[in-house]
Amino acid sequence: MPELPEVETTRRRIAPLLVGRTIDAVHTTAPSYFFLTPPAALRRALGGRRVQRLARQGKYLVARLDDGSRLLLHLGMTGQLFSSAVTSPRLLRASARGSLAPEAQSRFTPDEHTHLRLHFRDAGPEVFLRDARKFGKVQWLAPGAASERLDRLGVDALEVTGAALFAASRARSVAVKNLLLDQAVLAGVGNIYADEALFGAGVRPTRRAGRVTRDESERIASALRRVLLRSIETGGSSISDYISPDGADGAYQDERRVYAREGEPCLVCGARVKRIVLGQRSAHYCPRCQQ
DNA sequence: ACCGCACCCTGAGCGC
DNA sequence: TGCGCTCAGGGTGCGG
Repeated sequence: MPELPEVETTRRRIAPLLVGRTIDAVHTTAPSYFFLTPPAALRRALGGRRVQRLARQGKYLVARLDDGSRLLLHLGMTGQLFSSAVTSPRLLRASARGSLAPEAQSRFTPDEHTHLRLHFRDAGPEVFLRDARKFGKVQWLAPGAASERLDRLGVDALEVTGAALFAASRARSVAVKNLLLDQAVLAGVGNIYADEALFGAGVRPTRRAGRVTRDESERIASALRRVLLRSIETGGSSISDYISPDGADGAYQDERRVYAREGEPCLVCGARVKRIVLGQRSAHYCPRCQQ
């Protein structure tokens, strides 16, 4: 579940392996909805191109190529973007973890879930994009081409202000948490950080967005920035399938206050953290701190 | 315009 | 041991 901090961590760590290098061969899996640009076209477009820079917009990574075209990557739920030189037990199935000595967990061998393999002219480490559940996306944008996906994104969550949040929430009847998850409103927030930010702000996730006050909007915006920046500092949350490009685990999962802590005591007041389902997704909150 | 929901997918974890 | 079931959820697109 890579969200903004995990995508940003990925960007920072994979950038040195992409920027300045010239793509040589490109290997892909078979055409599927994972490829918004068909693999054959992707291979043609990327071959021989030099990566100029790697940016992030919301949860998208955007690689700028030397012909002015762009490569969009989205990690979805289980996307993993990493170097072929990395070693991490997270690249193994859970059933295989632990049974191998560390030295045996040497190299990751591309499997059927490794949808994109970038080989470079300098013959250094390759870059792999793996995504078991294929909720991620790959798209190539021709020079000057607009991207509906990027254009749809709201303000990057790191830039959000209370005033903007307040304005966006007026006349909205959805739960405030669902508003935070709406990428057209705020780009980059996912389930973990929405829950954590609402806890930090003391606002219950079920509150109708339109009833959130100006003051609460300020608190949510500042809690969001705090939580996201802190998570980036710690290298993101390493839970589920997330792996950073160099294999190092993040540590933010140890700082969670409510996410995936159902039934455990609130770290502030001791009340049991509640889990409910909101918009098909689980939401966690402290019933006492978030009235 | 807005909202709720189904859907895409596979692996982990559970009960039996 | 293994089977079948449920759950996880980012984003899109549909019907109401």
